[in-house]
Amino acid sequence: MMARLSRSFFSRPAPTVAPELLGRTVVRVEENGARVAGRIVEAEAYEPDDPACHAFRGPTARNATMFGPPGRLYVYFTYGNHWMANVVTRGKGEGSAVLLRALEPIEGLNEMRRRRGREGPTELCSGPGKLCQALGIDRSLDGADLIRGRVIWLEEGRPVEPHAVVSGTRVGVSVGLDRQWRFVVADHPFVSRGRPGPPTGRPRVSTPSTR
DNA sequence: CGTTGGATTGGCT
DNA sequence: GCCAATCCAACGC
Repeated sequence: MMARLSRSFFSRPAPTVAPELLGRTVVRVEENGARVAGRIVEAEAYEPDDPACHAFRGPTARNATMFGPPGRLYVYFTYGNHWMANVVTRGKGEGSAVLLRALEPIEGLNEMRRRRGREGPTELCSGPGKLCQALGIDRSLDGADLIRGRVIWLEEGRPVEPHAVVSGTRVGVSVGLDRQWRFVVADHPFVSRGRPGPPTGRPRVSTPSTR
């Protein structure tokens, strides 16, 4: 089995971790032994000094996991229907995380189809709510240990070269628009439909001179 | 204790 | 492209 990502990998700022998560594998094993997996093709960074971040206003019952140790799964519920899965980054007490926004399904597609009620491979994990449904992620996985746990973890996979990473403004947020912290694999068919942020529009390719 | 709106999705125009 | 669905955390009174 391929090696998992380590604690030290997660113990860095979210905007550093997020692009490096592209190409990595999320593995989910259910109690019945069913195994589903996907390759991360889209992720967004959230930092504690960032008004779009749940941790911005300090710890609450909902975001407690964000303030726990790095390398855990932060799961929350929104819009009355959808679960969102994040990976906690930086250090304990800091409140930094990366939202998983889209996966390319690579294992257990029939299990994903069953839970999603859809057939097309691009309709299974092409959005933060969709991938949680496809992988069976809900509140019970909030706080799951990605380093040692047996229900969900991240493997090294095949990282995406920096030149193939596109960055842009984060989807669905109305603040923090100055931060280009949405990262996607360029020209990848499995990314979310992602509504463009109001003022800025479509993501742009990040060039070395721009950063 | 009531109100507001959200790190979305799917269906309809 | 637009909008309702649907729940609950956060915040104001």
